[in-house]
Amino acid sequence: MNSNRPSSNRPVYLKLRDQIAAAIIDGAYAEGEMLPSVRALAAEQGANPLTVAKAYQQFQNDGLVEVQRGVGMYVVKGAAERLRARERDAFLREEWPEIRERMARLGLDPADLALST
Amino acid sequence: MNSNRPSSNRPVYLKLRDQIAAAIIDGAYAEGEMLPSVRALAAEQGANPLTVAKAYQQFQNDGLVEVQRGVGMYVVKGAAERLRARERDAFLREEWPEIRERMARLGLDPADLALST
DNA sequence: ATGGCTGTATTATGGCACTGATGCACCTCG
DNA sequence: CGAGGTGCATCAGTGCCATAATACAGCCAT
Repeated sequence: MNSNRPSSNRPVYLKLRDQIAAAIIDGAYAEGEMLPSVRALAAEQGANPLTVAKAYQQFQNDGLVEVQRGVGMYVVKGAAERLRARERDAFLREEWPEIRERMARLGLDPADLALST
Repeated sequence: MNSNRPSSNRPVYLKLRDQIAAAIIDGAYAEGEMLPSVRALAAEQGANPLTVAKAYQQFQNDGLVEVQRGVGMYVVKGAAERLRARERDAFLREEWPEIRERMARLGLDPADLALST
């Protein structure tokens, strides 16, 4: 059983969104650089261009990405740090408490698992 | 943004399932005792009986709960420990790696957060 | 200017998960 | 036996997700 939160059966556009966010934070998509085009990323990921566009959408709304019509989308300066701060805050506020409680119930201690690669 | 994994917009039957599992592990639903009836729990939680039934379903399949038609559902002996072991294993195998990677990316260390209630 | 690349809007469609209303089969107790 | 409690099956409705086929608007190098 356990249909908990496997990243497997999440909507495609959310998986892409996470993946893109990670790339921005890690600098794989560096600031000032152009993001992969909607069509390119779609082809690479075997997804629909519209689905990719939907994933990109949220970054535009947050001003982390700038659109130059007819050219492409660029990572805004300072986007990586802003994104990381934002995600970290959200994680601590919305996800971590539940995870912590869950682990406590299962008899697990985060400190013990911190080292295990 | 951040439509990550807030327990808020999870399907009702999954939230119920988690809640029931927690009750069994914690002993709130003790072994040998009868679970709340589908209708009773539905009324209490403001959900549909069928949704509750769907939540119960998975526990039957796993043999953690025994059904007596026309009577009710009972927690099988040893269910709590079996359930905890099963969930703990699944958590470590499927969820923790992703959580750990995610925290690393956000600059968080599980050990630091272990103490904060 | 033209071809080729960008993002975007439109519309339609299929699939699937979630939720819900109703009724039936079963058991227990008085 | 009848009333009221069980779980469960069937059917239907709804909304989100993903895909598809076009078409359009903008930029740029040749």
